[in-house]
Amino acid sequence: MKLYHCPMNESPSVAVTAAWTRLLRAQQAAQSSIEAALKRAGMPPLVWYDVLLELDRGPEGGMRPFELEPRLLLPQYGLSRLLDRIETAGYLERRPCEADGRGQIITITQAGRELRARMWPIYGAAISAVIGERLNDDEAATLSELLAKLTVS
Amino acid sequence: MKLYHCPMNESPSVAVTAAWTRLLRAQQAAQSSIEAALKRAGMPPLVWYDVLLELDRGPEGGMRPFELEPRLLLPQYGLSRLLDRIETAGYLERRPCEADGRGQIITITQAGRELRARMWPIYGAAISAVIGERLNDDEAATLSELLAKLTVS
DNA sequence: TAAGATTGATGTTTCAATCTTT
DNA sequence: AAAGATTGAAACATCAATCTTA
Repeated sequence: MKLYHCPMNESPSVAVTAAWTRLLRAQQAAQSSIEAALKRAGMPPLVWYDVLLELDRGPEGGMRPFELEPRLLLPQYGLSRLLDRIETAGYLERRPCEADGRGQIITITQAGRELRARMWPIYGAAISAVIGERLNDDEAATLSELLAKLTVS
Repeated sequence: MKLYHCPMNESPSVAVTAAWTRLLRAQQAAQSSIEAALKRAGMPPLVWYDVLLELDRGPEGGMRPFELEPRLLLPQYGLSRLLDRIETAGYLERRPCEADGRGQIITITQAGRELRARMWPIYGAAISAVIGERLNDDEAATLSELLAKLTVS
């Protein structure tokens, strides 16, 4: 009797395994270099920038935590505590949601917009140092496309 | 008077910024999916596998923490505490280094080798699901090459 | 019952300081 | 003084349970 294989139990090819290993290491190295640059400049961590960016680019009226969640790839409880810290620092505001009593609305404050503006030069320079100096635009575009394939559902 | 620009303060191109954003998200998504698979199977986290792999592939006589450090991209104190946990679980042994009184030698135990062997099917299947099902070998090789450019000094 | 969000307890990471040996 | 490694305290992340409203 032939045993049909289950793809879930298959070993990855050498090429696929190497891609994963390098993805892991390259991202770790890049992130820690970027975090270090922000810290040296007296700025909060990267994820604060991500939150402020989503809020700043999001709808005028603010966003709900559950909308932020999948964009930032954070679990509910993680986001809840992250928002606590950013709110305490004065960069966002929370208010109850009128349309849904369970929820809340998060909005960025003026100080939050200013922080994001001050973070960008540091963050951007760090991205340049880590990616821009090692890949040209064509290579960066190819990398983007390949990585985009990994992100779909 | 012309101001010559400092590359460190330069903003990255759109392509470079997009590559960074996708690198960050793709790696986060992939890692959390792999960690979840390991956890579902009752296995320890990914980084334990990395440590056991380095020890298993490393020199017969064991390795020093400072040799493990750059390979795993962990800070000294982080590695110290990680080794504590893995040692307590019985998967590695630490003994003083005779040649250098400040140091120690880490070796994998038989239980450690067995754990790594048990982890691989789960880990490999997760890599297949996350990378292998989305990229063919050519694409994976291209991705590897591009990511390799990011890792050099 | 499920969705949105929070929280207490616990585990892990980080910072800064420390210890020992080179 | 510098290298290898560890540690107390504080910050942060995670798990499981909870609370409120839909």
